[in-house]
Amino acid sequence: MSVSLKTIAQELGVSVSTVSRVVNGKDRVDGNTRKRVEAALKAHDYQPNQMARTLRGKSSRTFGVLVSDISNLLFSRLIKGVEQAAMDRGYDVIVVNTDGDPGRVKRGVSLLLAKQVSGIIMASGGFDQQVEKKVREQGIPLVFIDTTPVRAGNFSSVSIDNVLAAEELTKLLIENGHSKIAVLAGPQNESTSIGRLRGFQKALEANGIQIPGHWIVKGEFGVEAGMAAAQTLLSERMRPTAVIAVSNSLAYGAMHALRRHGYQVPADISLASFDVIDDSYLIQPVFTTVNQPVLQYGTEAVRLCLRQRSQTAKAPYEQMVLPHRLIKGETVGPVAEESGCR
Amino acid sequence: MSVSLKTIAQELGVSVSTVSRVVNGKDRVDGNTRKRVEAALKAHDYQPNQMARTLRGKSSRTFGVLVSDISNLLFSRLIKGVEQAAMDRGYDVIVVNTDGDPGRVKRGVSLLLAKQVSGIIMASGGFDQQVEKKVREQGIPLVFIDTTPVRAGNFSSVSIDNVLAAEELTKLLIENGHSKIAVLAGPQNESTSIGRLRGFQKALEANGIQIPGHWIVKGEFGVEAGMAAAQTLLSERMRPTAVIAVSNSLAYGAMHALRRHGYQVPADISLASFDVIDDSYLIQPVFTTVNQPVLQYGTEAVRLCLRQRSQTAKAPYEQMVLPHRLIKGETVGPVAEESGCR
DNA sequence: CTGAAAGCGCTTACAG
DNA sequence: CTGAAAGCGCTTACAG
Repeated sequence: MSVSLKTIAQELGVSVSTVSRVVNGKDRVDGNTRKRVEAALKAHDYQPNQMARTLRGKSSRTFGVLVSDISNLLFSRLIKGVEQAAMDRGYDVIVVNTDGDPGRVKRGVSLLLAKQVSGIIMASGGFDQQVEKKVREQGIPLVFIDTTPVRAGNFSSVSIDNVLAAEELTKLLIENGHSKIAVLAGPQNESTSIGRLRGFQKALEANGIQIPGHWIVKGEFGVEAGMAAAQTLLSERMRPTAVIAVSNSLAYGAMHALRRHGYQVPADISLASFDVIDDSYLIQPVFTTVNQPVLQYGTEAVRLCLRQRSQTAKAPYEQMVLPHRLIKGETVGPVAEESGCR
Repeated sequence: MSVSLKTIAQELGVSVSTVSRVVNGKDRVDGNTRKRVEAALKAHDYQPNQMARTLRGKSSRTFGVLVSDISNLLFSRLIKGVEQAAMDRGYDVIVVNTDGDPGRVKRGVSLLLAKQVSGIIMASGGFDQQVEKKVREQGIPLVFIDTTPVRAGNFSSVSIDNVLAAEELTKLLIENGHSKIAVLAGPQNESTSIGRLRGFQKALEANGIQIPGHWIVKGEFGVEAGMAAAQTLLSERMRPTAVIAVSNSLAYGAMHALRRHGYQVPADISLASFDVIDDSYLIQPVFTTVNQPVLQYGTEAVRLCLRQRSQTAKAPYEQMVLPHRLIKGETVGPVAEESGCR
């Protein structure tokens, strides 16, 4: 298919080594020879065979990113952040979508290891012991962004301060007079949802607020779960006046359930959320939400991967915490008089 | 890092060839030997080195997909379709985001060629002569999905019948009494926007409708372009009563401009669109739009790549056309009395 | 400065 | 059925 060093070497009557040397530009080569080789290289549009190179032990200069859901704006933005950071340093990136399924995570990681990536950036659930072992064995840097599975061993990570963010969000509700607050807390095996729930609880405690245990609804992250949870909460005798959803899809689901039951947000009930991003700017009301600095995540994740790689001694795992942003939006308001509606 | 055939061969006192044979399972190996090797393979969790394999000329069993904008739901869904189809056949997929920029397309294609992918699936603009040449030289199958650049030579493609879809959408407007229809036609170097504009024009002709030339607004695909175009149209003395946007972002942009100017959709003006997908189901009103069968695109694209690869003679390029879906939505209504607003 | 040689991990005719 | 050998395309000590 493509021309090899050999072709060019033969054509010029020099050795493969010499051609290789000018390609790599490190070793010294006679000025004149270099000129001739360079010309031939260009004439053939020579591209080194990456397979061969990597086989010889060179870096593939590629990062792999795993995301749980490529069609969730949170993750697609995140990917863009990683891409940009990687590109700035001359690296490529391979994206793998996992649906948060451990089987697909495992397969995705195998793919990336097989492609000998320089680092793995993980923004997906479903990372289990088995996968961890594989990554460790290969000695490939891995950094978690956004969320880290609780059971994972020592790895670098980039995230926001989820506890603090949730505290702020909860305080916002409390300041608006709410004390009957429920939380759609998501799965309790991920740093994000765990931290967010903890922050929620801290804020309640700090304000001496007690809520019924079942107002803390643990479960999945998705839209369905959000709908179901909201539905259940609404069917109780005593209803919350505000709900916090720890993911964007939980928030969407909750919003639907609320609307279907005839509740106005925030007139009848307030809804605070995490990670809602609206590219169309057409969703109304605008969600009150905490946003993560996803573009910056990319930069830091790449940096951490690279550093880990260069370090010879014990891997310098680092938990990097970046500032979040609280978007006030329009879905949080003062407590309704006495929710009269249906 | 990882165990190699050699390690296992030495451990068992057999030759590398034998181990390789049982790994590949094609050649015949003595039953007993096979058992022992298999056990060792499993014990070490042996993974063949893909670099070495591919270097020896085997398929990488990987597809590459290029999309113009990974955070546009149209494309992220499309990626999911490809992933699923690929996985079903035991292939992996590498995703590359291009922003429709020729430089990034070129770089992305180089990456994929370097990784020796089994096929390239292209759902992005920015595919130029130079890139085409490279792909051709490598003899790697490439199929366009969604859109094809007009200047591209002979390649397979998967798409909807854009002309027909646009005709239907336009007819829907005409049936609603509209004859003053403008179109945000997008860039005129892509099969989608070209076909959609043509369909629009055919429908007008068929109904003896004439519109001012500047109501056909050519340009970019993005939100900004949509806003700008709508803005201009609204500032004229004679205003259209309906607008067709040939992309989702053009439609979003147009919707914003309309709202900002105080127009109600569809009460004051109708808006028909392409490729609007709303994951949150929270955008209101629900857009009237034509949708592509993106999941099916994946299946077909993979099939076409594979077929092209297996074919020995002239590449059997194939233009595959799949049925679209017209979603009636709520953004198209009867012509307003005489748009009294502002 | 330059070439011959070894070797990365694998596959696959070629001989036994 | 099995092993020794060649070779995919490259890089890199090792000698000159």
